[in-house]
Amino acid sequence: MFSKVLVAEDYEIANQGIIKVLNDKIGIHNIEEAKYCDDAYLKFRKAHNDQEVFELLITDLSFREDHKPQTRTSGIDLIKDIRSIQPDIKVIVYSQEDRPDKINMLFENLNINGYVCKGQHAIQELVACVQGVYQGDTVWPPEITNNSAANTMIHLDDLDIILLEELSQGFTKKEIRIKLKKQNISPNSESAIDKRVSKLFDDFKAKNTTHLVAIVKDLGIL
Amino acid sequence: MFSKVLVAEDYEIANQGIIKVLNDKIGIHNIEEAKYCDDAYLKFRKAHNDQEVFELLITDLSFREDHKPQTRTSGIDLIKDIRSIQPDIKVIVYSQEDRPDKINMLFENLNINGYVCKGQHAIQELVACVQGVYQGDTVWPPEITNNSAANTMIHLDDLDIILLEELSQGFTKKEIRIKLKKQNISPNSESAIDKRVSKLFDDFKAKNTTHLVAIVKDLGIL
DNA sequence: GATGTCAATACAGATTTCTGTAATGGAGCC
DNA sequence: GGCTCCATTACAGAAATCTGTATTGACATC
Repeated sequence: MFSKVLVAEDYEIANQGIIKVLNDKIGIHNIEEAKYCDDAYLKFRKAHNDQEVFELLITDLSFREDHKPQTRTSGIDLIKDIRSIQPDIKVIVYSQEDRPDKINMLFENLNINGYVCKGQHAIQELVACVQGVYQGDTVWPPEITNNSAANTMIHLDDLDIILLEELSQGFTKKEIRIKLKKQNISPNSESAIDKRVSKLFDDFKAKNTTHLVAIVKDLGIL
Repeated sequence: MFSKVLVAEDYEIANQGIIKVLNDKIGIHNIEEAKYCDDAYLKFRKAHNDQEVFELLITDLSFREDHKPQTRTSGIDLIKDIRSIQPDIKVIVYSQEDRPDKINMLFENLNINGYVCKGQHAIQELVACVQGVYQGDTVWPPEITNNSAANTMIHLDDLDIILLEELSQGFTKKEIRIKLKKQNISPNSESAIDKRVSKLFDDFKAKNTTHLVAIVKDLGIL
């Protein structure tokens, strides 16, 4: 089993809970905790320099801002920075996030080894995840593998995101057209924008622009 | 100090963390935990019937739905039901929620005794909160008392919320007017609705309906 | 009773949205 | 070349939005 683990989680109580589980259920005792991404990174660097490397990083994604200004503000930054120094470190993300597209992204772009969703069965899932990752597996959360939503996802390209962003900021199609022209983004006629947005209406089953923006906000796409 | 405490929190790991803190930092050992509101209520009823009442309830607000159907779906329901039987039980809410208006509501409408925001300093805050509540104080989270946002808040009445909700679901003003008439909600002319929404535009500095919905979604009002 | 205030309502016009149809032009294939 | 397919663009009309002004009635104050 892993002998040295780093836990990055800003919620103190969740932090304590993770440590308790690793202790009681898996028998890992050499655990360091960090409440800030930068702290986690420093502890990692120190261990790396001392040739006593961490074998596993368990990290949250979102870290609240407070008085201490941080260079890294999210677990994603932390993972990238740590992996750039020690590419073979195992990484488990432990987060509230339950949107399939976001979790997919973590596995595909960051090559994380496991994901545990903060929830009612987090203890069992965390234990299974740590054990699976130790054996070399990639451990997806049950919410995702059971859920067909990941497969039937709607593909949005850059323009779609731009349009959604502009619409949510209250710009009219005419204003958006002018903006796109200025930025030399290719489809920039009002009717082309209309067409795109109409397609988004179909995709998300929205009745109008307002409804569309509400839906994508709820889905967390914006 | 409190001798018997009930903890209702669906996130197992947070649950463990709370227990650990109450144990280590305050010396409370008689703690029962529940992952569902209904479970918490049953444990409370049993203790009440056995004349071994809980003196303190620490509860989350939101409980995720899963396969087990629940009659109570939020900590608010739980608090109401428990208080209706044992009005003098002390209640501390421990939640992610950090919006001043929501937290205000808990103190004003539910008369909770303390609030702790899940966060970086939750351990210290929880300890201080439990001790303060034990002494008979009402313990507000530092985020609120320090924050002037609570005072400069925009007041939204029921109609405003209904309108925002309907608009976000893509209904036109005409449809909303008809709905309001059906439900016998008083201001239901299209122009009255227009006026209300225009006021919301001013309040939230929104350019149009789409923008407005995006803003209130971001603020978490919807 | 007279006055002022405020919300609800009615109405109007300019602008924007939404939904069609049709024309254009490039990319790929036979 | 000739062809289809597809995205972009143009245009047009019905519907909805947004912004004003004006009227009414309820309510409180003097």
